Amino acid sequence: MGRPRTPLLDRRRIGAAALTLADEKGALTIPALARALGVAPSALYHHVSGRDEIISLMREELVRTTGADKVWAQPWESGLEDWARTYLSAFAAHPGAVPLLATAPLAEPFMHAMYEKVAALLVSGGFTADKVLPVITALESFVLGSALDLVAPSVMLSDVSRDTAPHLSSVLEHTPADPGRAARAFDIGLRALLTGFRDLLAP
Amino acid sequence: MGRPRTPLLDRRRIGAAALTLADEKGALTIPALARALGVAPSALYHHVSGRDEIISLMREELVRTTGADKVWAQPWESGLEDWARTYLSAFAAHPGAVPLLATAPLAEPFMHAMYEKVAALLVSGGFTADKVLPVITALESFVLGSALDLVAPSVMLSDVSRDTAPHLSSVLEHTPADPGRAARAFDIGLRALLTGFRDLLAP
DNA sequence: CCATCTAATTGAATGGCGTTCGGTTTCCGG
DNA sequence: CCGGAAACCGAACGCCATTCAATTAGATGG
Repeated sequence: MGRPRTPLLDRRRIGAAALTLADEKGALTIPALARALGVAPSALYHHVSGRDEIISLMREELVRTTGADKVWAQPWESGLEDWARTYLSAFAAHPGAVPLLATAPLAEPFMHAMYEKVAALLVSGGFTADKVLPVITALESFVLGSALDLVAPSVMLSDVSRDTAPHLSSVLEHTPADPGRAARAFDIGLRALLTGFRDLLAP
Repeated sequence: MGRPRTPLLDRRRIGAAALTLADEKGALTIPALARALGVAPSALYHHVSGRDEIISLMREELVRTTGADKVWAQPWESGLEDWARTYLSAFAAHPGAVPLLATAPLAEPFMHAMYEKVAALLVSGGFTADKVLPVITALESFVLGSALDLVAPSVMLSDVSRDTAPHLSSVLEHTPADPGRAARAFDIGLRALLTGFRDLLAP
């Protein structure tokens, strides 16, 4: 018992293990997380204030493992598209954790760093100061909503009645099944947003 | 004890009470919901399979109380904008419940009915069948993400360091404070999406 | 119109979860 | 070498979601 010769935990390991666990099991419980870390549940509270902070660590970990090495030296359109796609991919890589992460705030330094880069990209692209943050926020909201859609239980499209919903069922026949469905919606929405943003530049 | 002369519960009342409760307290617990309904917790399980189904009922209630009387007989652009704004308003009217609702699936008949109407609007607007569902999904994802952003804890924008994030802090001075911040982002994003969607029509 | 079946509710019980706290061992600064 | 802080464990607490037997009231139908 007692203190181990070498520490078993730190915030980094906790976040990583929590992300993996939530991804695999689709849920995050302290006992399960402690078990995965080979530790008693109470040990976690020496590194973290509670469950909510663990979820923030998960999101930190998500940001850390993807998108660290991004290319910002490119035209704003491709840079913004790149950012959005990387962002979504990060969520898509951990489907089971998305519901947890969607409602949790990202810790300060990470968000500031990311926002700063995107803001610089847009400013240098010619956007006026009053439009930069709205554009970023709108795009981020779209990414987050798309991530949720991506992991949502595939709507039972099969049992759409042709009688009560003729247009919908007709339209469904021209839409790919579920893995590609959300991705196609993301593509179309992203392109639409980017062309719409471009119009904000023309005075 | 025993069966009451007149039923105290039904799915409708449960959903409405749960929505109100989650909205006010920001959380939904079965004991609290039962208390609000003047009933023992176990009574709920005769009308509902569990907590998740209650959350679905909340979303049903949300859809029911707003957007039932919508005007679909208008050009697709204004109709779509109307739909998106109404949709967001519904979420915004129950801020405390949004995190709960964001990850819960909407029960079948309601979603089909809504999708059918939007699909009809787009088809009559000239969209080809393969683009209708992606457009709907993209817009819905944006609305949902914006709803989450709307209720997210207002990022402590004040403590953005001018040294580490010059562009971001400069941009922040030209952005309204928090109530309007999310709304402005929604406006710009919505307009951008509609503009982009219009381009899908051109041959 | 009575017997029976089903519907609606209660209260007690169960198991799990998040969190706290006191105890124990180990590291580290003086 | 000694004292305090750090890192862990085990037990305990309160809350929550869910289940089940028991209880009473309506509904059915012969």
